[in-house]
Amino acid sequence: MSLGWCAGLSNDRAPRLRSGRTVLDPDKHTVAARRIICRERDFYEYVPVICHGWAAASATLVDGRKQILAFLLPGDIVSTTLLFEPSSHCVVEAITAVEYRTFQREEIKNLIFNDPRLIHTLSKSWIAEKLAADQLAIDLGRRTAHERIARLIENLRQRLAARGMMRGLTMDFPLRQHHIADATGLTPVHVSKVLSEFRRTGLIEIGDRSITILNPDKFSSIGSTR
Amino acid sequence: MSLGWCAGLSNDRAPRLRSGRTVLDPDKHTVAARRIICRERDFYEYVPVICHGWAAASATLVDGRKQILAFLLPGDIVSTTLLFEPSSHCVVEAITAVEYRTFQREEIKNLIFNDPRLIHTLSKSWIAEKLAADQLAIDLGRRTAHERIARLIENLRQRLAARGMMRGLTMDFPLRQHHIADATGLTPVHVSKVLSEFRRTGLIEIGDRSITILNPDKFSSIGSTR
DNA sequence: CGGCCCTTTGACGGACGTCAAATAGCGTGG
DNA sequence: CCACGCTATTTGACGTCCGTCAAAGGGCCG
Repeated sequence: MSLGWCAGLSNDRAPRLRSGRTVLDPDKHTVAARRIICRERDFYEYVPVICHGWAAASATLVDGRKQILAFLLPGDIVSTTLLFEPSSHCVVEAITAVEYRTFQREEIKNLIFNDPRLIHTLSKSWIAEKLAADQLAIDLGRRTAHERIARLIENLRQRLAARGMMRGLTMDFPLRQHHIADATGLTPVHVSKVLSEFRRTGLIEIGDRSITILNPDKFSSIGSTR
Repeated sequence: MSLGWCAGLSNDRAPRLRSGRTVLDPDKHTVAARRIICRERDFYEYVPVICHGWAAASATLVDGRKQILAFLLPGDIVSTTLLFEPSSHCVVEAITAVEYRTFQREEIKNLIFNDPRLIHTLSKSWIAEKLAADQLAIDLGRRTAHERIARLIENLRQRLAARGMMRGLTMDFPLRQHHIADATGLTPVHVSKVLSEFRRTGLIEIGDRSITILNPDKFSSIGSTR
């Protein structure tokens, strides 16, 4: 969930939670790629918000099957359930090196209780998260591998664009193919085959941790059966 | 989403929204099976809550592919986004005849603004809905047809049990196989095959709009890879 | 009786998974 | 500088789960 109600982004996108004149000044943390930012069953008194880097929220079955529920970009709350509960209910793992800040949950709660207008902004983020969850279900339940992968990339493109993080048609893309597989409910092998086809047909170009969308119209039309 | 914060259920489970002494007394409506309760792009000034019967919230792609996002039982809010927005963002359709009551959104808003403790109960329902959405994504992304169908039935069993709507191991089950298919991302034909197998192996018995779970342990173990 | 919807069953096909081998990149340490 | 071990990616052969198509039967209701 994007922290739309965090104005005052600085260079590193460090969020400030604002209500009138009150501003929370959170702690800053840094973790390396592949490190866990929060665990399923641990309890946290704070709410982490990504400032820099990419992360993934996922759930894993006992037999190892894994589903990524969301990719987290700068400005995103690591787990919105942490706003109201000490448990995140899912694992959040850094994909790149990640910088994040932590807000004390009690302070956030007080802010909301004292300024009911914040409920409105909160509900907006909430609705956005619900829509994303519904879209994920539709993708996983009813779309083909080609559609799922194209939509994932297109979706990330839009979110990066909204953050001013596109360079023309090229975007940073730190995801490994196994990340794409875990997000789309596919296997890494099949992801490789589909991406190869996208390249062969001139839709995208894959560079070193980056993707360029060569034919935006054709590419977005793959996933736009809605 | 279940309306945990609606105390005062009467015989027909008609909800009353309570905050201190304030009680909203909503309008009552009835629709026949297969009728639309709310549409994707229409605007509503009220929030419908199911009192009686089953409904389904779904999204449909332009080419007809359909995904059911949730089944709604008595006590459930038809669409929680309607609490804060005039749009439900998905279609809600009656499965059986459905009785529901409507609360004016403005009145609910006032209640919440005037009693910030309601935020807490609201956040609980919100977290429950988020967990359900995550589970759906895991099911659709990473589980087999057998697991998905078994989990769907088991999930409904638990929700009915929480409402005191089980008769021993037997439950009302008004869903058609195409409903199960749309909820699990499968085809009706395949659903039929899996259900036949469940019956052949003595796991369940299917009667006239009802299901009996003959072997609860074995049955729940099918879906309990978590 | 006839039409409609639902379910069942079988044959067949296709999308995606599994397995395996080869290659490349990359950091580490000698 | 090279050897190495690890991870990621690619590609092909093959297998399987689930979809598609089709036909038949049953229940319900006009």
